[in-house]
Amino acid sequence: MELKSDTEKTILEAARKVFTEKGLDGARMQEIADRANINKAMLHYYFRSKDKLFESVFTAAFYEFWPEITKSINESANVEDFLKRAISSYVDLFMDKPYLPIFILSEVNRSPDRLEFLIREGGVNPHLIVEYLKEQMDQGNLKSMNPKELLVNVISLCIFPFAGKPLIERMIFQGDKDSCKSFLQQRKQSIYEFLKPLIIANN
Amino acid sequence: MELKSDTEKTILEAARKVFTEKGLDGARMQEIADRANINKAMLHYYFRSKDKLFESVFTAAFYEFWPEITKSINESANVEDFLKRAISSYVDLFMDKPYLPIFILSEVNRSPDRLEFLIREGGVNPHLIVEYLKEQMDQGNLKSMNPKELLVNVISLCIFPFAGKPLIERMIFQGDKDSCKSFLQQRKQSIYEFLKPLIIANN
DNA sequence: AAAATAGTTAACCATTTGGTTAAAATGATT
DNA sequence: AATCATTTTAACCAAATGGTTAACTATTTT
Repeated sequence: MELKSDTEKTILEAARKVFTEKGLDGARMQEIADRANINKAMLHYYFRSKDKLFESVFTAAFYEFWPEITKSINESANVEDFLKRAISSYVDLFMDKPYLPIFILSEVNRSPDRLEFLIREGGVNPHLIVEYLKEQMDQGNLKSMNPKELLVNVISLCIFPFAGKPLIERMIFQGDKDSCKSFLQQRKQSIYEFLKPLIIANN
Repeated sequence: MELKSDTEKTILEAARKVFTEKGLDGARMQEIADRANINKAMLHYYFRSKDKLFESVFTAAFYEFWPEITKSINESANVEDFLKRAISSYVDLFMDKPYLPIFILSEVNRSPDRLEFLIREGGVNPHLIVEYLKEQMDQGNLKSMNPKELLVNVISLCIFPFAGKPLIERMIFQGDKDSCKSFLQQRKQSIYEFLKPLIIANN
């Protein structure tokens, strides 16, 4: 089992930055090489082509999305706790890696085929969450509704404000970066508060 | 006052398709010309450069976003009605023009500077909505909370599922296009139902 | 230490791309 | 009909881009 060489890691990190900033089409191999302080030929030596390099970056980014929420199920004692954990870990993730949401959204939209493979291969299974939510509704812990709808709503509330940050920052916060940032940070609590009425207390 | 020539409109429509499908960087002037069934030089004759052409397309797309919700305020008798109208007109808009959300999101993210100008120039003013929501809270018609938060939440619920459609369709609906489509259509009602607990009935 | 392998570089290449140009066609004005 | 402006076309161009090559260096293997 070979570990990734230093150069390889340096390339991947530089590529991640450039690809997430400019997208597949906007990224230039030369810029990636420059940011990694290496010769452009090294990119091809390690990754063969721009597409292959992009795929590595994209795959890594994509898999960062899901472990969080799946983990949240297993580690939670009840729905309340689950929601808290799920929301919290997403907000933390996106505060740390703000490029993730829009990068995934954009590139999946541009070439959705890439996704098919990743879903099957990666064992990513949102159905587990849908099942869990349905169970909780049946047990009377959660307001009854279409579980898929609830899942989509939670995800929307978690992801959109980060994906639309440049828009929100300028349109709703008049360009005040700090206000916008603290607003986003506070969503860890406020999304939960917003969803709280759905939880049925039975103690 | 000159009306746009036929050729100009044909170009704009072809450009819109290509730019929304492939983004600014991924779009090719030749492809736009081909789809418009004209010579590539015409693009430059009418729009000077790729950037200028893109700007025309982007600006038009951007301004489609806001009239809806602002109109909703003036035409609504109460908050309940406002929410219904706002949600409904957004869902309708995105069912009709599914490319809008991700196009705006992606391109604003790629070059946020473009936005600054459009906001000032276009008289787009989300603050009106924030004020309206705050008023309604003060009058006891709406559960009290940060009005910006509510606005962001409503927008999230309306836009995200469309922006993330390729993702949602494949991950949550196992690639079943029809199920996903009818799910999205139904959001006109379900988002409202979801938000209903926030409305305080006082009659 | 010699041989072989892996890593790195600069120069190069074919193709693509946005953009230009000069001439031809079309339409309006007198 | 002749002149003038507008619209359209085909051929062309310089720059940029992803990718290759062949030589050079460092590292490992024997």
